[in-house]
Amino acid sequence: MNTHNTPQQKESRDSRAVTSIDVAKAAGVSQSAVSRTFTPGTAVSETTRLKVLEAAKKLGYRPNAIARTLSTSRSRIIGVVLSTLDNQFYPTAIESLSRSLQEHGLHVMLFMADGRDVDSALSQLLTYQLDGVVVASATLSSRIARECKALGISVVMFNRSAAGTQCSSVTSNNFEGGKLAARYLLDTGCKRIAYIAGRSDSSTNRDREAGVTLALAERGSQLVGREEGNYERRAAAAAAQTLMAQRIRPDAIIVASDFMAFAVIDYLRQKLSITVPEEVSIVSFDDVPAADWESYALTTVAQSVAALVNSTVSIILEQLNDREMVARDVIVSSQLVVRRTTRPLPAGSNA
Amino acid sequence: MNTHNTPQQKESRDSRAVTSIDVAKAAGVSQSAVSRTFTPGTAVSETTRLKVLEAAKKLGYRPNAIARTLSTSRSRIIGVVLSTLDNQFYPTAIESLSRSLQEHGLHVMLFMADGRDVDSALSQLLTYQLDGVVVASATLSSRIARECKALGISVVMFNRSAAGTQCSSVTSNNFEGGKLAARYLLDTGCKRIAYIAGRSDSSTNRDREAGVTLALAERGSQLVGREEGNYERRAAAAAAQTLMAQRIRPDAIIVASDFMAFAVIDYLRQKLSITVPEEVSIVSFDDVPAADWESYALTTVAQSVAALVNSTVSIILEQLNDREMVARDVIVSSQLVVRRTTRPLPAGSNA
DNA sequence: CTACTAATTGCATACGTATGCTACAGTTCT
DNA sequence: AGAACTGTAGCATACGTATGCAATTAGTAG
Repeated sequence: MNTHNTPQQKESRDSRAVTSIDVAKAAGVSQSAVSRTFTPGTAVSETTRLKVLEAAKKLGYRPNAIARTLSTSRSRIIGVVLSTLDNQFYPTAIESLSRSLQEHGLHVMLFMADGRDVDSALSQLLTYQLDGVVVASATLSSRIARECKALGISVVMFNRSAAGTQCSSVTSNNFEGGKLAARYLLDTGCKRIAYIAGRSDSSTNRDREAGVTLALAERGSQLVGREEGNYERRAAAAAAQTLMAQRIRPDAIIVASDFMAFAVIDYLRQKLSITVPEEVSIVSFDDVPAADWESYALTTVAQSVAALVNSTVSIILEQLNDREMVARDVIVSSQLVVRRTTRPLPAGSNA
Repeated sequence: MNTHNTPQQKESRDSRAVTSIDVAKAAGVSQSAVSRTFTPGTAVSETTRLKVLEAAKKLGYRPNAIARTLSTSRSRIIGVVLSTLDNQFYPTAIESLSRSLQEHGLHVMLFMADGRDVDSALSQLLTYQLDGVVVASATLSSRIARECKALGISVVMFNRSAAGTQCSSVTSNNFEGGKLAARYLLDTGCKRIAYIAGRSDSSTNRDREAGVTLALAERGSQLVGREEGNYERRAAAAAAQTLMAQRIRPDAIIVASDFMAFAVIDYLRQKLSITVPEEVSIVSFDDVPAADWESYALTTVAQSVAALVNSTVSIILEQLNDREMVARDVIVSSQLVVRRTTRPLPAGSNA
């Protein structure tokens, strides 16, 4: 430690950081005055404020966020727990979330929770005095929720439901989204619809699948096939292969994420020379940027990243002001974006 | 502040965090002993250590990283400055970087530096007592470098050169990469090669372009066209349009990033019905995951994310142990990955 | 069993900021 | 003019941990 500093060090090349005390000295006021100048909503006279600001500028002072955290117990740091950034949905969301939080003076700290070091990741997470945690990873959700709750850290489940936890959650209306997808395929004349699932332990997948199933049932139909895609490219391609080898060959596949849909389309077109949408229609979920790339032009149930992020930030800000705020579940509406992996609606149809 | 806490609060529902003092009390040792138990490389007897660990476990104690930072002046936080995550190269890198740092007990804090709030972002960045900054954003590089340097924060420029700054940098050998791309096109019989550039203020683009130009010159050739793609999809498509409308129509285009190449290919194939690679060959840079997707199967000059990240982490760790370490520039070798946006080499060729 | 060395431990303080409380100066009102 | 306020400033302390130093204990050798 710096106990018993040699006085010389003060003047050495190693420019010690400027502290509020230095500024106070330079401005001829107390350290409290400096602190108050940089703390919105506190009482300082205009005179003092100006003296302080001038001295601060001259010395190049910047408040020390860490010290502030120790004193206030608010770090202004939000932990974001992720498992992978493969699926572009997540980078897009992170970018937006980070930007939005930044505007409120909050910052994102990343925790990758995929590998086997989950325990250490979690324990490291709890070490920083986070003001909130956004969980966007499949694994660990419930455990993180529990431990954070115990420490009074507010948790928002992002793009997954918070069933069984005491946490807030922000999701799209995946159930309705599933219905939209299925109905649109039926409307365009598809008769044999199959489903490629994401991880079956993900609430998002469950809801999407449930919506699909229900909409089909409503029209007296049902899935002609279902395979696990696990939100992975390889598994999705394998699922497509299996489905197309079935006795009853699907004429449409609903895929639980765009990311998997790209793999499915690649597989159908390049390996099986099957045309999309003529022979097989594809609808998926998310509407990631690449869904709009001309090579895919994916018909997909869009999640509004902006809406999801806005809700997430709102919850975080509220929790920041009211630690005891009750958990909230926000459901953002989904919307079908029709592109070119589905056949056109029959003329005169207005479903 | 918590000065003059009411004693009751101690027992209230609001479970105060467990501190090293609580643990010390429970274990019947001093707070120092607790601290030392959790600080590797300090002297504690096995007896004490066990007593402390037991008490800590019982109370659910976790060291407070913030307090530790205040005391040691090391936050174990690495700032990462980004402008956008559109180009998948960056999410891939961030994921890998974050994982790798995490294994060393370091954590990534994100700073988006694209918008107009650049000043506030930078000033917020300097507020946390970062142990290092990784700059992966085009804008601001030099300014960040300067200010961090002044505060003694070590900076690594990621995927960009550090010319003119006193910072370390980690880049691929873009110059050689450019040569590889150009030579391969020449070897496969392309005669009219054009270039779509990234932001012209990016060192990466400059080096790639320089390599291309030089390799062409070496074979007595030169670019038949050059347009700005600005690392953006739209601009890249526009560039492709312009190039293909030229009097001398290119039979190959080198694109400064995969991300732009996807847009170029989409444009050529879907809008102009030009076949790739038959009519126009495409080579780009990065080898992002999507380059391997069958719809594109991009021939590209790969950047080894693993190597870039390893070097970055090494530098950071070194700086952590030796604040005065001299800046270092690491250049990772590039490698051409041949897929299907280029024509085959002529039989018998072994270039 | 004593003298001396090595290994631990605890004390006290520092890290930089925020804030409750008291003191004081300046206003306004009767 | 005196009283009752209002608004600021400064003092002192707390946040939770790390560590230099002195004191104590254990360990070794003679």
